[in-house]
Amino acid sequence: MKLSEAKTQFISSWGAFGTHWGINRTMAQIHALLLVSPDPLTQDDIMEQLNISRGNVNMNTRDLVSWGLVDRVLIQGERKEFFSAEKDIWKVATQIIKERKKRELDPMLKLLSQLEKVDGDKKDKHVKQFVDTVGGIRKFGNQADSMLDVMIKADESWFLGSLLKFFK
Amino acid sequence: MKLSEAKTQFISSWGAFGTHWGINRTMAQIHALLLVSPDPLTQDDIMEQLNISRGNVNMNTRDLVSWGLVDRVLIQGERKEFFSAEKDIWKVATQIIKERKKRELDPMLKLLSQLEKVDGDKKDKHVKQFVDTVGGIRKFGNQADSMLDVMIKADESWFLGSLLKFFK
DNA sequence: ATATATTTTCAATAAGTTTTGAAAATTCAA
DNA sequence: TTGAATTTTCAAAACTTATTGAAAATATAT
Repeated sequence: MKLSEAKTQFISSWGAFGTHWGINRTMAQIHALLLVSPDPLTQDDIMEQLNISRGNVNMNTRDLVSWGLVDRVLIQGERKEFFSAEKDIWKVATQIIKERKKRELDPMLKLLSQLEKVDGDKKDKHVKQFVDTVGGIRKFGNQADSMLDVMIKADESWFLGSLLKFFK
Repeated sequence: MKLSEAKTQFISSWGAFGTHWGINRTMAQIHALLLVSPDPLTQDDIMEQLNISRGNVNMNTRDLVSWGLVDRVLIQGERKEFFSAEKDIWKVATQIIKERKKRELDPMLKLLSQLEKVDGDKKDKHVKQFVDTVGGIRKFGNQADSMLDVMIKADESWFLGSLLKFFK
């Protein structure tokens, strides 16, 4: 398979993959393009390679920067801005985990602890089922939360090394 | 907070939460409703409690069943079908992991190994960056894959118990 | 200061997804 | 069988989200 073909396939599947993970197709495609580009690219490069409008590139690169996955870089002697993706996949993964934990998991856990305090007689099966379910989800969520914290702080070789030993 | 209010909030936030995870709002809401219902519910119960159409309930319960999160149950003496959700959150989580692994991660890893075999001179920086990136993602993905396999096979108390000890 | 290059914004539009509801199919009791 | 209850299907409508493109804002060189 030729490089250009492989690149196109990678970008398109990464885009489709992203949509299952709450990331929009274009944002994931731009990310994929930058991941396989050895040098930083400009808005125009991205527009051209992915056939999308300037506004679209602008909004999605902005989001990628806010997720901490892409950096704006200045190249000396050039007027235009360039974009470059973090290439270390471990860093990419921990960065995504960190952001999603902050944006989604933490607020959900906070809400669940509120809901657990519902009034009513625990002998009522409706109340009991509600409290049990919400409590169960919260406990599970808290454990996942602690585990993710360790992962975020850890360094790849330590984390995966230990984990693999552990699971052997 | 009254039970009815807490229930409404739980259902609505679980729905919103679901949309970040590639699950549609209504499917997540029906799941939430069934999770906090002590007894199985019919299509009509769900329609009424969530104010949604019969067709919508039908499609989404079908999906929940295909994800292995909800069972159709027959109640003796009743003509209608009833639906009931698995209440053990650990089982819910491993079931979701199992399905998503099968539907998303496994095909992606298969594709990545294909793409790594791209033709061309590794001294070309474009080829090199492509192979390095794709290879890095594949290796990371494979490790995640093994870890998830262990998790799916494990039992909750063993898994979380050992993990907590490990991370202490 | 002025002109030019570049980036950003955002209303309009397009594309994609979910929901409805009524008709068709199925199930089951009598 | 027949017919009432129930479930399923799916085309059309409603809703949601993503994209465009041109105008406005900003930055830079001369």
